[in-house]
Amino acid sequence: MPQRVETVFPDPQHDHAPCVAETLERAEKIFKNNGLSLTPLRRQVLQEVAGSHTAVGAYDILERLAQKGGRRLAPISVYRALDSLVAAGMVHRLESRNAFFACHVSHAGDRRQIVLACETCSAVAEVPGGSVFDGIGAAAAASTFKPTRTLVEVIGVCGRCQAGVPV
Amino acid sequence: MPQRVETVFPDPQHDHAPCVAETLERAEKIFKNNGLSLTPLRRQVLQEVAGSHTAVGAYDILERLAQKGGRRLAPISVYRALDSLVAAGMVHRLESRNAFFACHVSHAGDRRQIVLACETCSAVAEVPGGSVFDGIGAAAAASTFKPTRTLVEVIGVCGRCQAGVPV
DNA sequence: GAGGGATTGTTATACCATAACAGTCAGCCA
DNA sequence: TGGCTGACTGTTATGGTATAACAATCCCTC
Repeated sequence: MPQRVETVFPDPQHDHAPCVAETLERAEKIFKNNGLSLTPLRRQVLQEVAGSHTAVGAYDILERLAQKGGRRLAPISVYRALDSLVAAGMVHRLESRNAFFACHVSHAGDRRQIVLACETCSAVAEVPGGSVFDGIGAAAAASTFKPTRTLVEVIGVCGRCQAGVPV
Repeated sequence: MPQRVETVFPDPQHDHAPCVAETLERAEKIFKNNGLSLTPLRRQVLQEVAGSHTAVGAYDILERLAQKGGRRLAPISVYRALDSLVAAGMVHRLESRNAFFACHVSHAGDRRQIVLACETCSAVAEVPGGSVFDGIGAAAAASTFKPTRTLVEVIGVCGRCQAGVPV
């Protein structure tokens, strides 16, 4: 059964607060389970990243936090927070754009997700890619190559933007 | 029939000169066919990129050309040359590393290649990924997503490095 | 109460990429 | 032939992304 399209690229008008709240909660647990903690800094960074369904640059986050918090962080502080969030699986990196996006779906550590990035509205979504990753694994194995990380990113236009919905 | 492993990740000891020569020849033709020309600058940049089976950064190329040629180019000159080479399909970009590698196999414009990048010896190889890309296309279509560019990069360890061959 | 790991701060630097404008050259063709 | 056009490179300046190195703090534990 295919996932509903609405859940893959959510309506820009939807109430996003619950998404963020749920994500923060999930993060809290994951950090705790790993013997780490979702510190105020990490929480703030995650809030900024999770604040939209788009990928944001590290310096964007820096800027937004400066707007809100008054104090201006050093870039490396943001990067360190991002590192921890990426390690926790709460944030992924969109390699083709040097940007970060929040993982809103709990795929329970399964990193075999296809990333879809809309070049019109900048929204990012993930869809399960088990069989695709199997195929990639087989191709790698045929070349005696042992994968440690596999990256599948699709740049294109989401359904909403194809339909001409104003951004 | 699987491609021979030797052609995917060539022996570091192999005679690389013919690889480069062949690549330059191919570039010459492609540029000509497109009404463009493989200028001295582009040729030099391509030589540097094709000089190994690894991915190199734009500023590495800059540095190497400065060592050889005496004169130091502006970064943008290198990027412009790279842009033209990427457009011609002679060079690909390794997004996960912000680096460039030469395309040593003539896959005749078929961009559906899986990129394998060894994190130990830095070698990069491409293997055909038709069915994998089909799967990705299907997954995208199921989410009403229209791809314009699809990226499959696998970071890992090549057979030679697994076997403990000294780099 | 000493040691160690996690966390953040501070400062400096390295690395990656492009904007904007000028100038040269070759080919085309009115 | 003279002017137009497109391809190509130069020059200068700037913007964007990421990390090294070292110090300080806090908390937990043994």
